Amino acid sequence: MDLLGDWKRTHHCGELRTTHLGQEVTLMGWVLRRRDHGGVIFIDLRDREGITQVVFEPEINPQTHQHAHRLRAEYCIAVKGRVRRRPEGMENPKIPTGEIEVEAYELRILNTSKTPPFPLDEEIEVAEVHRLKYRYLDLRRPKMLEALRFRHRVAQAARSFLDQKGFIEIETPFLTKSTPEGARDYLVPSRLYPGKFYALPQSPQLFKQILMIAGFDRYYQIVRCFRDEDLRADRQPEFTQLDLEMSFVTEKDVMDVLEELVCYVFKNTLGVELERPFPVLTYQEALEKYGTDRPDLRFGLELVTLSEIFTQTKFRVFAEVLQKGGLIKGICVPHDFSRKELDDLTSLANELGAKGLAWIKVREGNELQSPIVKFFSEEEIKGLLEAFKPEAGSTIFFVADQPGVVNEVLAELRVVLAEKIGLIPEKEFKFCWVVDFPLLEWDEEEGRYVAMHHPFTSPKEEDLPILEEAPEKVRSRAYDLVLNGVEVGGGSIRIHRPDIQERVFRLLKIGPEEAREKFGFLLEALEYGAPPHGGFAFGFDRLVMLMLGRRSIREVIAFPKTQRAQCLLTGAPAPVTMTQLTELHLLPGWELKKSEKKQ
RNA sequence: GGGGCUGUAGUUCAGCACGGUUAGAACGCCGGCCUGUCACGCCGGAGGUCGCGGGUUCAAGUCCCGUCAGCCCCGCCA
Repeated sequence: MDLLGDWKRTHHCGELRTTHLGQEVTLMGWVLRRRDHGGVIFIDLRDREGITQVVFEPEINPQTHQHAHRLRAEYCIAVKGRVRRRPEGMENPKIPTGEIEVEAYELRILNTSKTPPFPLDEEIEVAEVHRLKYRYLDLRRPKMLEALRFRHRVAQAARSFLDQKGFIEIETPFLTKSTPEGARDYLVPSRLYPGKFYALPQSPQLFKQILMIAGFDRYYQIVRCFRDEDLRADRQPEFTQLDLEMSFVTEKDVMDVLEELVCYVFKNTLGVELERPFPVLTYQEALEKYGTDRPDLRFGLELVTLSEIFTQTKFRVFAEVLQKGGLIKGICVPHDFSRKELDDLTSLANELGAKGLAWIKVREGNELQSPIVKFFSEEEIKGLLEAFKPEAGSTIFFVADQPGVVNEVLAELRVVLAEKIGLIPEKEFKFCWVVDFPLLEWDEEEGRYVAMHHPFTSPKEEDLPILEEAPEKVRSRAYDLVLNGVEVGGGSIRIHRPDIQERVFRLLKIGPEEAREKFGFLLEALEYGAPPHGGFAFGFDRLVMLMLGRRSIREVIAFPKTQRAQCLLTGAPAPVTMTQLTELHLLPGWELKKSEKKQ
């Protein structure tokens, strides 16, 4: 190995063009590939900016040429040489530097490398275990470099936009207080206070509200959040939120700023112009038309409620469902499915909780083909055709059950069917807002109402009078932002009056004592002229993932955890020493030592 | 907590339904040759606890049970 000495890098590996011909340059980087012909040796030298072909010839410098024979993949090297045009017909159009090469007269091997455990230069899918264990190698791959660089650009664009709009970036604590409600907290034991714990924040929610009370007016932060829950392709125990809050605003003000932000970011990173304004659906409409509160608007296939058509039906399955307060909904798909496909779809519906999946094929001249159509009256058939206006060759699917089941099954089916028949356009970004969420949700397990968004979400002003009488009917001032069927963020106008906050706590069965203990600081702060305020939080990783069309959030995070929440690179979580545990009062030794000291 | 898929050479995979020679391929690696390649080429070579444990069997990579790990999903994630 050689020392770097006084060499200075003059150019990156993606930089040199024919305009540099004849210049002496010094490049530093990693050996991507070597092509050793015995005589002439070619090295593809890689750094984060690109690839440059370096040539070693015995005629240029025999010693250097000899040295170059030792080069292997991922050796870290420095090369001094001259830029020259490649011989006629030897240009490589696949790389931007393909017209030139560097004839090397000096080589310094800065570090050798073991043979990489997996290939870095190919598009081969490598098992994620290996990629995560050797993340430093994985991150050398163009895909990962691209993702993290893009992520940086999204963050920069957001920062620049929010700065222009008068938002101030303020950091909030990671060591904070555990909150009831919501996700499981990650806890940090306190050394100075035996038996007491900090919690890592699930979000900076309360701090940003306090900042509004403090008069900062507009705050934002790109901030890590922690939730000790099970993982998914789009969920990590620590993830990043683009978090913001504004004072003296209504829903519309927040939503406007966010639309502008999203459009600005898309334009300045992907170069995509999004249509404004984003469509706004109420929670009720979303459930009605799409069966879910996060509809994918890249395609149609809207659900249609058919209960009305079948109020008098002789078809027992439908009649019984309606009698029990159930619902009949259908979806019409412009595709003729095979018997096997219909069977598969039926078993999918069963897995999702439906008792069955009825279907009707629509033939030329509105002739219907189905095992159940014989049970339908003329009127009912007419009603169906009117509801769907199906083209010939379409298939109509029905689910009849309790509303929750019907919506869940058809929502899933809608997406599966759209995928199946290729209705989902690639590289399209369809945003929408979902508003007017219920404030509360009944929690069967706990036997009480829980906040659908969070306990600080303001009820709609016009629903305040029924807060106590009909809590389930109260709507909140919350809004979710949905992209292509994925919730990318949400927010709300917050409660800024202590009296209303106390009423909501009461509904959530958070007693005055508990409220004071857990959120006393907020309740007290609300008593000092808290302004009306509201805000929003983006799932930043998720947004970047969707923008890049990646399948997992781990593809846009430098050092992600596995599904079992382990870090394969560092080996976290890991055991700690008895001393550490004792110091943190997690082992009884502390008490012993203390009494020993006294003696 | 539950369901599913996967686990064979450094890597990506085949072999497993229907148990039976010495477990294969490609890439990578090592050695040799090679002065215009760019996924360089040619010749030769090394490399395996078939995730782990148990069982069935004359015989298990292959069948059965358990277990571990990775991934996907449900529950959970205000």
